[in-house]
Amino acid sequence: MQLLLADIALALPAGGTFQYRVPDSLREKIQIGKRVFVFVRSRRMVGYVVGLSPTPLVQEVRDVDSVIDEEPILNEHFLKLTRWMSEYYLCSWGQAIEAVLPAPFKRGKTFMKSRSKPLCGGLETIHPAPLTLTEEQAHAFGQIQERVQKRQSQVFLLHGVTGSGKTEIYMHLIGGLLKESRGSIVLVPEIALTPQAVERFYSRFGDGLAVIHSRLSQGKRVEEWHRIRRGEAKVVVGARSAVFSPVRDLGLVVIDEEHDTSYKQEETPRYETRNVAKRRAEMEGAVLVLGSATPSLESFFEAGEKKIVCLSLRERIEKRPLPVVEVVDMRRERYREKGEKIFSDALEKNMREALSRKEQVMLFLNRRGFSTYLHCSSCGYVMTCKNCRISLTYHYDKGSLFCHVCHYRLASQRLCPACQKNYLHYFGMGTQKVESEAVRLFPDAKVARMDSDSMTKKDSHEALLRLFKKGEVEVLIGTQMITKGHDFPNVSLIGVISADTALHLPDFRAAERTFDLLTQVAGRAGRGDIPGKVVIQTHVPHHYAILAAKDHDYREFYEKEIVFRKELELPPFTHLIQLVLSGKAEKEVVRQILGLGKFLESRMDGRPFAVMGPAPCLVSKEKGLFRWNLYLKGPSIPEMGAWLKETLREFQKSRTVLTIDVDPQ
DNA sequence: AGCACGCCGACT
DNA sequence: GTCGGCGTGCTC
Repeated sequence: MQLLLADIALALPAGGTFQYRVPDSLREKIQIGKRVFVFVRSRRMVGYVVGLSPTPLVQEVRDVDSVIDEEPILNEHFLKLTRWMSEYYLCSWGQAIEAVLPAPFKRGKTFMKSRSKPLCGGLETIHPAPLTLTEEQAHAFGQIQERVQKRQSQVFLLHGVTGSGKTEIYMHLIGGLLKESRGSIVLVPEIALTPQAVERFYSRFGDGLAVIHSRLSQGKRVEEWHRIRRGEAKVVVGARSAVFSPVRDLGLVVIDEEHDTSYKQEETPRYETRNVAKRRAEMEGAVLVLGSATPSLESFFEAGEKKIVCLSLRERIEKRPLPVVEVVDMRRERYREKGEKIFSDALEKNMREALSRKEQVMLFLNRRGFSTYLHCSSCGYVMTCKNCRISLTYHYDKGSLFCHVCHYRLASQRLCPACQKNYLHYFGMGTQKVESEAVRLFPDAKVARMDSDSMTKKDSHEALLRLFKKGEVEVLIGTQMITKGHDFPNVSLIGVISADTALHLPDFRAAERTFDLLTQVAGRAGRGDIPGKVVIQTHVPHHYAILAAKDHDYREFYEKEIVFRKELELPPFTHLIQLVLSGKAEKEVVRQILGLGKFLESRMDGRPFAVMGPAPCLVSKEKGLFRWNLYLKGPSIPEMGAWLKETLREFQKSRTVLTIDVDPQ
């Protein structure tokens, strides 16, 4: 018999595929897309069959140990998608494959004998009649529906303010697909995947729905994977990784809040969901809908270039007016006491008024803890983490100092560790300080705080939101956590304690982040019958990101921001690849990254790429490792990526680790 | 990733 | 003289 070899993708960090001989006993069973066990050196690993051939390309070929699957777990589409991911994001094919499968599959688990899920114990799921679409909604729906029915892949940007009824359009599209027995995937940011948000889909699609959330056990995850693949669940709602759900006859992928940063995976393969979804939709003849009130600059730019179709929803449902936004210049606020002022007179006054009307208030600050740094007024020392180059944050409830990067904990100090004097002072504010100040100013109000520190228990999150909804909490203080996925009709005032926290970061997306955040937060006010008001406190009241948010005007922001991106040749006009070099010895890291920058420049040979930096990373020391980075900039990723991969093979480094992030966030 | 090999400091 | 630390290199 002729020799048969299998090309096996392994989840090793580097290298292409590996060839293994298929013993005669496995000839019948082996098939592209199935998993196998193979020995790599001395250990047995799960491998993925991605090709079969009669020609050995290496001297020593070992035998495939065994074939795991009865049926392939990767079809042609997924093989193609993962290969593309490995090329685009510069990881191995095996790593890309493992990113698209539920975790137990990587360990060779089968679960193939899984049984059908009993259908909800005879209980009929209520399917409320779909709401009638407004003229605007119907128009958008019609445009998308046309492409869906023709199975013509197309990307749509559905640009509409919070409350403009995007979700109802998604539901109509999904409903239409279900009639033809076709499937859909709806992606939402992880923190927006709340029971309330999911409930709306459940009540409409019942057992045909699969929800993929982070708290799902691994067994459940596998079970859902099978349900979806067998076609029992045709509608999938989930966070980032749900883009890889094995939905049959996929007609629609929705990425709601497409600008959200949680759509970028921060581990290898560092993919951007939008990019992956677009590829998948293209391959499967599906439509991709990107929904957002504040689209990413990339998406809105592509819409302008007519690469994607932009559909705008200008009205809010029931014509609810957008909240009035007041920007408070904190530079003009007098410092009544020493230290930073937290509540401006305007915010305090608005809070008193709202509370006296028995309305509720939400206060937002994107920083946990009480004080964000401890400073010695005698010698100037600032308490920093011993593993990371960031200041320690004082947490009032725990009486300790914490590093928000590595979670290092240190007892609160009285004496300065540098000069031993009793001059340590607490500066900077986090949600805990806002809470204590709110309690001091409004002793009769029921105040609660919601951030990852106060929400350690499993359901405390939901419990607190229920209390808030019932009105048993009047002032809710929180981080990003409070900004998504909930409707609180009795909230009439939103206070942004500081709009500046993200604005001054050395990151070219700082303005975009700030605008998104403010718009998001402002969208929480006035969801009921009472008009909403938003108070934004800032030290830069004339910044365009803040003014545009005040006006609820995405275009105003976009027009300003896009000019700046063009001048500096930043995305969406170019594409970036970030290279981070880390190591224990700072000198070595600096020496090598400087060398790397020069090396890359010397190898360009007229290619339209450029090196930006090197510079220390935002957190220049993390978990004991010093970190420096540089950016490669160019007109398109595939060419630049291929060149980089090739060029790096000749770059010598020692005692350092290089990580590559394509299209970094 | 993980596991084996190799080259420099504290031990019987 | 060895034991073992980590740093480097390779896996069909």
